[in-house]
Amino acid sequence: MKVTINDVAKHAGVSMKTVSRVINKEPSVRKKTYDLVMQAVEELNYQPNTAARNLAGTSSFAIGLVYDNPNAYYVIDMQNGVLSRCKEEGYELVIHPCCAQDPDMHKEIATMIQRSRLAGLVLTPPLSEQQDIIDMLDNLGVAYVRLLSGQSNASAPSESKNEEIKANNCIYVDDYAAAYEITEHLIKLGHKTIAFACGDAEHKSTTERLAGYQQALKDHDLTLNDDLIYEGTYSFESGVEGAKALLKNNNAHKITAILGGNDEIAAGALFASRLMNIAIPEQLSISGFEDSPFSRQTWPKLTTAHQANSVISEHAARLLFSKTRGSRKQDKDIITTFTPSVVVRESTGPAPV
Amino acid sequence: MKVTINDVAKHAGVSMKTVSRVINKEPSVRKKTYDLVMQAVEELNYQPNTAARNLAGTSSFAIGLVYDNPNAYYVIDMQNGVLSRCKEEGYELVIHPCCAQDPDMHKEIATMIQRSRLAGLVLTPPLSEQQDIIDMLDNLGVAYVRLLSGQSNASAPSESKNEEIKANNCIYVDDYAAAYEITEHLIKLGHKTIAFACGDAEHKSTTERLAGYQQALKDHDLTLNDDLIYEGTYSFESGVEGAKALLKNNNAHKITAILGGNDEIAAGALFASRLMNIAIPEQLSISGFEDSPFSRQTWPKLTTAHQANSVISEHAARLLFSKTRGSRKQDKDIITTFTPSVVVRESTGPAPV
DNA sequence: ATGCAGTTTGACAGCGTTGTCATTTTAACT
DNA sequence: AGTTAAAATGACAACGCTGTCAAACTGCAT
Repeated sequence: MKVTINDVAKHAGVSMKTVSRVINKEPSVRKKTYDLVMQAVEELNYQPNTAARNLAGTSSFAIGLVYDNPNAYYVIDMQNGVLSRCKEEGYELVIHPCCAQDPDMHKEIATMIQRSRLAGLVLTPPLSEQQDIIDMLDNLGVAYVRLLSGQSNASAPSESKNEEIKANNCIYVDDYAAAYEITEHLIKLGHKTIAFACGDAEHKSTTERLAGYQQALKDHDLTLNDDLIYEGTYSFESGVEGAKALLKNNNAHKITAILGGNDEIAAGALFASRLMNIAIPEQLSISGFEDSPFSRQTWPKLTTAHQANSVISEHAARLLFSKTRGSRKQDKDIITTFTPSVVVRESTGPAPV
Repeated sequence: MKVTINDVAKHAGVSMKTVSRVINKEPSVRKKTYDLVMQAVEELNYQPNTAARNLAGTSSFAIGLVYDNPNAYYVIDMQNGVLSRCKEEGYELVIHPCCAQDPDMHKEIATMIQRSRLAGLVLTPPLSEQQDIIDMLDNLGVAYVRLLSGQSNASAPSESKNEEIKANNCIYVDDYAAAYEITEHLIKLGHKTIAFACGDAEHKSTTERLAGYQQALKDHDLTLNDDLIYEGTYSFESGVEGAKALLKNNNAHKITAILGGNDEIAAGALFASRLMNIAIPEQLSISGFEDSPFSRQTWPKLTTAHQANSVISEHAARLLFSKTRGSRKQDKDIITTFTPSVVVRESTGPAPV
């Protein structure tokens, strides 16, 4: 029932160490020996014991995914992307949802890392932006990859000493460019008064998206107006509130389009519009951000910026693996900057005359 | 930097084994010794090494969660429920999304179990209903808990020999009762022609919900009509198609309410109604099932049956832990049957006259 | 053949815990 | 105090693998 590396070794007539070499794809094993061992592995249906490998080896065969995000779609996509890479590499994934607010956060993460001897960590926003966590990870000497809002050529966001390492452990999502693009889409539809319903102020993505929106307006000679900006959170409820606030006494501004910080906000705005008897997109255009499945399940379907979260997280995992253990093969196909692209659906249309 | 059990032992002036006893909360350790050790643990900030514990111990400190479900909200809730229990028990969670269709499914799961020496498994529908997987787990002798649609007093669904064990490793969600209740809600609103948009036919929940719906109609002397049943899948798209199919040439039936197999289906039906210019709930009532966040983000908000997935999965984990390792304390608070309760929102109203 | 560098293999000692079983201490009785 | 069973503790060998380093091969130039 239980097959050990020793059994395989005997069966193949080699030493345990050689079997170990084969299953770890280490170099300097003769092809003939390799095949011999593999055959024995097959015949005995040998499964390497993860615990033993973790214990004996330098680092473990598990990585962690840390997140603090209420958005189920986002989290699932992140998990699946990382998971698919883990499967490929024969690693396990330890998921760790947590609360960014918690002051003991970095302790909790440290504990997890030490207990499980994690080989590395993938950090998603907003935790990837927290300096205390980054510092802690550097101190521990654990490999990690951060998912960040911005562009890779921007200055490395960490203040730490070993900068050359720092710059290479980030995956960027260019929210700025995407927001610019989606704002431009609205402008081209003739909209002149475009509101923006922000997500959480602490998130870098919020400032990036806002900046992209503002730059687009500027570039098209439209006036910026703080009254058109609603500061909320990345939630449906916030979208409802935001739209209500923005559209109340709309005579003054004549807002004809609302750009939601994400799909949930946009859906909330859609909901609020319904309550106020505003026709979408005839009277008001609304666009989301992220292209979660959610954006296809509203009525009308949301125009949004497609962000391939599972692909992004898969690349984050690739990048992480390229830094850990043997990092045998150099993975040169890693994309480090992603720019969401506009997906036009039914929630945006020409500005009303 | 790295603190072992040996360090703690020396620091506390006891043997390694005693420290081991303390951190495992084993009985027969004097209070005084316990405190002494705990203090040393605190002072040195000792973190037990999971890999070593897994290797040395009988079973590992990790359980698995296996699912094949496209619904992000559902999965996240399941994860969080199980995770919260794991945290409490000091276990790790290995998540394993998979494809129920895959014929090698049970092999894949077996591999995972052997590699990670999992202490147990939580199975969600539809995998919890697959006999080949159950058999495999029985053969392996791994503890597992199944999440099932039905009632606990129903006959144990497995055909295996050791029945006494079998009956005790299931958590039931009484979809039948919930569907009955929600149908009755519609009937009381005066609806006489109520359609049902089913989820995947293979899922037990589908047949259970359908049966509850039918029984409610029967008990209220309404005629059953197969034309009022749309067989689809648990997806938004299916809801759209279902509503379209049901409402096409509705003169014949005069459907005034649609019961969706889950919230996504209901949201799809809502979407389709929009397209057909049908006012909800004035002309048509629609209800969902599950009470995912989704049901609060449609317009109008969905009447649905609240199913506390994270609570359910937490109890599943409890039940699993009561079967594994020391199962020190008997957890008598485990609920094994959950009945979703109706939540009335805005998508249902009095039948039109 | 012979030597030499490079490649491939193997012996063996841990990795940090827990299980087993022996030993000591305690408490509860005569 | 003396006996005995029960409770608390400890010594030590696994657990299944990998890192280290030494040994044995290989091919190639002499």
